[in-house]
Amino acid sequence: MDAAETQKTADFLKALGEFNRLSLVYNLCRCESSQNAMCLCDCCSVDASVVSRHLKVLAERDIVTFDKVGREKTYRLNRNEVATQLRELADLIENSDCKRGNHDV
Amino acid sequence: MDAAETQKTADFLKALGEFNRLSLVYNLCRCESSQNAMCLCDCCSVDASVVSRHLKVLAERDIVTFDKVGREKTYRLNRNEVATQLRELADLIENSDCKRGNHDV
DNA sequence: GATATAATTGCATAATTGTGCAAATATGCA
DNA sequence: TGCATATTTGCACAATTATGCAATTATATC
Repeated sequence: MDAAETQKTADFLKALGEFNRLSLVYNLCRCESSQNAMCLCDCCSVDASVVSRHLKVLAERDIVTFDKVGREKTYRLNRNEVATQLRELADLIENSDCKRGNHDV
Repeated sequence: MDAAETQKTADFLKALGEFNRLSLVYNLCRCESSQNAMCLCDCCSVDASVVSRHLKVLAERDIVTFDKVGREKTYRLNRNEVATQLRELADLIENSDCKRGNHDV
């Protein structure tokens, strides 16, 4: 496992692994259409600037994407990409190379 | 989504989302048999006490389990449980309740 | 242009977290 | 009992991170 890749996966998981950020993700999860940041503020009781920063972190890890519409930014969850990344990790953990080899199980 | 459950999921992801801890997980991933902590030290260039603490965090989140054999603790990855948790999250993100409803996709 | 709203940024700060070292604990073995 | 090894814990410290507030930027509308 390459160190850079390990770091990248760790960063992805860390981005999801914070309460308010995960709340934002769940919130976007429930919405079919894009949501602007101010609307997303309602789901966590923190300052708008905090939400802005959390969304930036999520966007940096490609967990969310946004469109700029006028003065608003509307965010949407990258459902497939996030789900795929999580499943790839699950597969790696469940069926690692060593396990496929014939060891003593 | 319940706040306590959100926190629990965030804690799980946070436990995995740190470079040295994820390295430990990958290391255990490659090994079919249990590994003692000292052996695991080799995979990350940090003090044994640090590895001990990281393994404790992973154990608290049920990511790893250990057996005490003499003065050694041997750790193994909870492959199925971790993979299942990751897949459940992936499913939630990909197919949330709202999406199943008939919105304007 | 003036004003209002959306979002970001700078700054300070509190809280958390990762780390190493030394000491302590636990266990095995001579 | 004495010594060696495995692991944990106390402590201090550095680094990171989350946060709020105030100021700034960007854009829409009057």
